Amino acid sequence: MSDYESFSDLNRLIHEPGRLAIVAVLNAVDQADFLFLLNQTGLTRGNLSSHTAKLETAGYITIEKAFVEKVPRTVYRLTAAGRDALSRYRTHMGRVLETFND
Amino acid sequence: MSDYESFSDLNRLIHEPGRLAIVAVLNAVDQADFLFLLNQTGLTRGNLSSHTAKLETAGYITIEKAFVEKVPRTVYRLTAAGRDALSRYRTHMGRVLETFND
DNA sequence: TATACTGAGTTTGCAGTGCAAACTAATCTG
DNA sequence: CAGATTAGTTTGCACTGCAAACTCAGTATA
Repeated sequence: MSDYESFSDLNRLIHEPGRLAIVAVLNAVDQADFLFLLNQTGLTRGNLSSHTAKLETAGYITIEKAFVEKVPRTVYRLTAAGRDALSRYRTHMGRVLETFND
Repeated sequence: MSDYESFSDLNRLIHEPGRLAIVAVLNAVDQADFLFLLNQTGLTRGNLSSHTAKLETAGYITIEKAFVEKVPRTVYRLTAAGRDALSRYRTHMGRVLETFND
């Protein structure tokens, strides 16, 4: 298998820029609410909602809905699996970038 | 703008793993025929065909159809614009990866 | 109390996309 | 000539990202 074939094995769930931003934020802060993610990623509410839903389905993040003094507050957290997937993606993509260093 | 917002600006034409493999191969060899690209990228003929068509439309590669001793031989080459786009992508993606180095 | 307004998400509709499978067209082989 | 091979292209479909529309609870206003 040539080096280039491995490009296709990139984890597409993480590869999508919107979701990559979400998991990167969560990786940095370990916990965030909707508004914080919204500000950090620059996504629209709709996209943030559907991307986080997809990441939850994949088991990469947890979504915890709670009410703090009657105000809804949803907390997003990276799971171990998510952290792991991100780490592997970083390694994989790092190798990809190296294959075309000039 | 947070660092994470810039994730969304990744050039999606290049970002797609199949096309990334194609331009990476062309960047390395400067010229290739269909079969060579097929072997190097591991894509199916159909996907290779449609991805190269898209890259040509974007002006990133040229597709030159020629007959060599009655055998069709299509030569693919990266354009200056393509090389440039790849280079910018590498820089951009490199920065992205750095934002989550542990 | 009725009305309007936020805030916090979710759902929907659509246009675009990647993929594999089916197809095309030319040449070669027996 | 029938069938196989080579070199791609086209097609059909299922999925996906996006923005816009919607939901629903709480709050302010009159």
